[in-house]
Amino acid sequence: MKGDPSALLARKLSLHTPLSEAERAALGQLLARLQPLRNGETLAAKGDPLDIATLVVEGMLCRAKMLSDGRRQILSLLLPGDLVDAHASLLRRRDDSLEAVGATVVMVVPQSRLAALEQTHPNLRDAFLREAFIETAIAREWVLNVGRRNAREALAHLLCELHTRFEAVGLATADEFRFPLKQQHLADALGLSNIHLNRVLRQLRDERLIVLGRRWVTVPDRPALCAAAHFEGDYLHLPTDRAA
Amino acid sequence: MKGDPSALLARKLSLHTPLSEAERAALGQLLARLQPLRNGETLAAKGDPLDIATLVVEGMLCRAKMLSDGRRQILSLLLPGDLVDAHASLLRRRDDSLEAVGATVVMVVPQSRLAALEQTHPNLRDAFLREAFIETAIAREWVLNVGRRNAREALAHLLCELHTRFEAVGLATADEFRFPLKQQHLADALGLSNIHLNRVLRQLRDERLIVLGRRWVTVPDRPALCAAAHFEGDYLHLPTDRAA
DNA sequence: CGGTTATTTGACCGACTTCAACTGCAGTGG
DNA sequence: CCACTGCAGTTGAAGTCGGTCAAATAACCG
Repeated sequence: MKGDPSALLARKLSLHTPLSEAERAALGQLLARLQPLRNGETLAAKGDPLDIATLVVEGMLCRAKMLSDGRRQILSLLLPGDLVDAHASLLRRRDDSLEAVGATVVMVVPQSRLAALEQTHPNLRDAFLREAFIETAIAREWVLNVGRRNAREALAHLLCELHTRFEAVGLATADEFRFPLKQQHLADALGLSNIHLNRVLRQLRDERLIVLGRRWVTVPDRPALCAAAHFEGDYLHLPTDRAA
Repeated sequence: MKGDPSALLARKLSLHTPLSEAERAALGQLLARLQPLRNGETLAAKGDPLDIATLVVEGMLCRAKMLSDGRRQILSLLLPGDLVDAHASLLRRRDDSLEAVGATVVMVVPQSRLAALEQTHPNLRDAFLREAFIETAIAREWVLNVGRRNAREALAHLLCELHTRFEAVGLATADEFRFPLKQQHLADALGLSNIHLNRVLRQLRDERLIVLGRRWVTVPDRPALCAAAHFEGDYLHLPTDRAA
């Protein structure tokens, strides 16, 4: 899988629609240069033209915005298999930025190549669009997470979301998943200070809801964590209601 | 204009792409029953199928989510000319709800009719998609608004956004716009308690940044309000950089 | 091993929430 | 016309969640 980024994408897309062999082959044609990124490295900045899409191959990306005084908010977390900014060329310039979370590998695809692909495979166009709409649904859930949940609920909810999403692409077991995020990333995703985030994280550990490994999270009692978060996965729009 | 909802939509879309006569005519064919809604009335609820799109004709809609204990978060505010949930049929079921903000009139369009329209007018398909992506960009800005701005900045920012968006569709002058929102709506959009919202609103009034009429807001010094909000309108993706 | 970055902890402070009560206004019915 | 009702808005007092400042420890990396 690591050797074939397009297979990762095909797997993700086929969660929602079965793909024909021709479509899989067409995805294989997307092969572009793999680009490694160091933690925190900026792949695209505010103001950049939206002429590229990005497939996350390994690690994670985040979409972020900053205020003039340095306050930072993470808007999305992108996992391996996510195709970022498909169809975004309908807008002129980026209003946010894309940054690597931990060591990351991406495949950068010109929008024009995606458009050509969609021309011959309308089914893929719908699949890409669907992924974009799901990212939107997640962004809306985050508004709720940041606006109305307290720190403990919000953190638990984010962890449930990541667990479910990692699981959907085969990168998590039922009780464990890789976790390249620093505490600052979590804080910026939840609109909290890193210090308060640290305390809430400790609280969840003390309650045995999570166990933090080096770069892993273990969830010994998943229903309990979901309950703490009041997590319902419907907004992830996974096909089999594995989420819930 | 009030007599012809499709003209409202055409006007909105033509902000970004010029529309041919044929395309305008096709939009005119969309005519569907106008549906009046009372304040707070639910047009669509969580779990509903996503088989309809909605054109806001008069008043406002909001997209909202609730937690089990009643906490509520508004995710989007939809203005006249906004076509809500275009292409949403790529997902199965709604994970949020649509509610009227003040007395509102909408035109409900089956997704199948939109799809047929797009089949013959690909340009319209792109125009609808663009609007959807702009709603996403706004949702992301709201994550920042709720997560990292304090109450005063966030409220001022939301007011600047609404002013700019109303202006773009010809429903605001340079210093005034209609305002059907109750304070509770603002609180739910910003993740604040209605009481604190009231105090912050008073603060902005005391600073002469806004004047509240019965159902209007007047902005005596727009640059000052924008400055208080650190408002940059780039995320609204308006064609002429009227925003900023 | 040394230098940087990430995490942890404590003490204090402030923004925002909660609870409770009061005001004003519009609609409604007598 | 006026009393009654109900909702939106307003204000005060007290409490809490989360932020800020400061400093110590632990993990990472060349």
